[in-house]
Amino acid sequence: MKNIIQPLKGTRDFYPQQMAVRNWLYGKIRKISEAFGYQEYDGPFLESINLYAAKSGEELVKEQSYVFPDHSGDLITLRPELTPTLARMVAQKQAQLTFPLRWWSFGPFWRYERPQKGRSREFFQWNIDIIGIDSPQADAELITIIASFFKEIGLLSQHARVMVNSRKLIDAELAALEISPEKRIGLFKIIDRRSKLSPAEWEAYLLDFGLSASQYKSLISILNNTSLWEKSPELVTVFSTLKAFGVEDYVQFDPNIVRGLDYYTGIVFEGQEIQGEFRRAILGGGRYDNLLADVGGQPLPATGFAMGDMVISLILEKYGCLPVNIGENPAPVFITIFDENSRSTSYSLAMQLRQNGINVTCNLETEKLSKQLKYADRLGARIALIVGPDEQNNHTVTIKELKAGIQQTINQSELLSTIRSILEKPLT
RNA sequence: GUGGAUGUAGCUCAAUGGCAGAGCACUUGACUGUGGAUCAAGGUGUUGCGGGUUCGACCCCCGUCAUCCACCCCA
Repeated sequence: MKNIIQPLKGTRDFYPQQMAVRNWLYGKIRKISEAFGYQEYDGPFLESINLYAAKSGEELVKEQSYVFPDHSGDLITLRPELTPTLARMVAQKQAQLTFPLRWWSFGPFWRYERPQKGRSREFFQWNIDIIGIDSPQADAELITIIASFFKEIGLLSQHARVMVNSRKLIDAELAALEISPEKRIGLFKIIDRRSKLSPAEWEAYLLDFGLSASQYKSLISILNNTSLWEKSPELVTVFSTLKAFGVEDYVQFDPNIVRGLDYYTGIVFEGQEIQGEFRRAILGGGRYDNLLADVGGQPLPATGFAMGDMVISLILEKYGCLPVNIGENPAPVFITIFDENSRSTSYSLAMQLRQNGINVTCNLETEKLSKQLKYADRLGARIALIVGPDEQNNHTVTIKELKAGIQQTINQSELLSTIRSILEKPLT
């Protein structure tokens, strides 16, 4: 045991049970994405470091990306996020694509940071974007997707919601307080941290940052004004669209949401657990209208969001939304090997069933029957088949229903139909 | 990068300076053609690693590694 090489910090082993959860989540993501007409895509996991330079958050690239030289000395980056890749892919084929385009993806990402609850160094992320349309209805569509996703996986609006804001709106409000443009960028980050600090700490932070007492007071009233959105025509459109889609229960205006990444330009939003100990955002996104031009394409408006697999899994676990009985043996039928005489009969029965679409686990050794049945039971098989000397002589097979605790012996020619009818019965 | 907690059997944990234990799990048998239940018998171990203090260390001290939690940042 002590000689086993440790897995890398911040990575996860997906044992069958965890793999099943991951695939379940992937399936839900696919279902919702496709329900809104989005196409799946993916990019390389390795990218040139240049792709990320100055486009994402400074720290995300400089401190938190895995960067290493390849054999030619080029600096390679394990992708820390997908949006720059998406921007490049779109820019490369801009003339051939049909806009607005709706694309989604689910895959692995890497960020070098200290692992903690809901955060690891290797994680999976759902990315979904709509590119080539600047109307707020596009942002509203994405928020509707989030609400639909929450509903689909069993989260109610009292569990999780989407907080929505507009960077443009807040920027204009800050400008009205005569705060300089450079300072406003710094202020976004401080606003983003408000919920993590006590009011007194936060006030000290802001005064230290250089706000006057009156500017601080005005800022507080801006950030506490729950009807501030009425001043933003975009937000007005977003909320009326969300109402039309019937998902307004899941959405809330929150002027404190500004998001950390530098490329967001307008509407921003964040999925949050409502009653909770999870202060971490479930997902985050917003409009990034300049990114396409920044990577060398024609200017194209875009909006989208990303959701990591870890926080959502924690929340699903908390609310008991994770499916039960997944990750079990995919084969409902287990066939025992009684002795050497009947071995080939057992094998050929197994193959017959498989060729007819029934999954079968085959015992490979002639162990004691009790041992084989115990093994079948542990694998979670529903049916065990026995071909002993009696069955061998009479061309029959014994079908034991493990969960029901009953068994019958039938002619081998009736095996397929009998198994099928047993599997059709619901488990009690 | 900063701060805090933890590390004992396969798992969950006890043992506060005096012979390392319990439950679960596991193996075998009761049951030579029948799993789950019950009963009986059985291995569970470099107490993360290295050093120190002590007659004696799982326990105290120093170092180190790992894990978890929080901060930073963010999905």
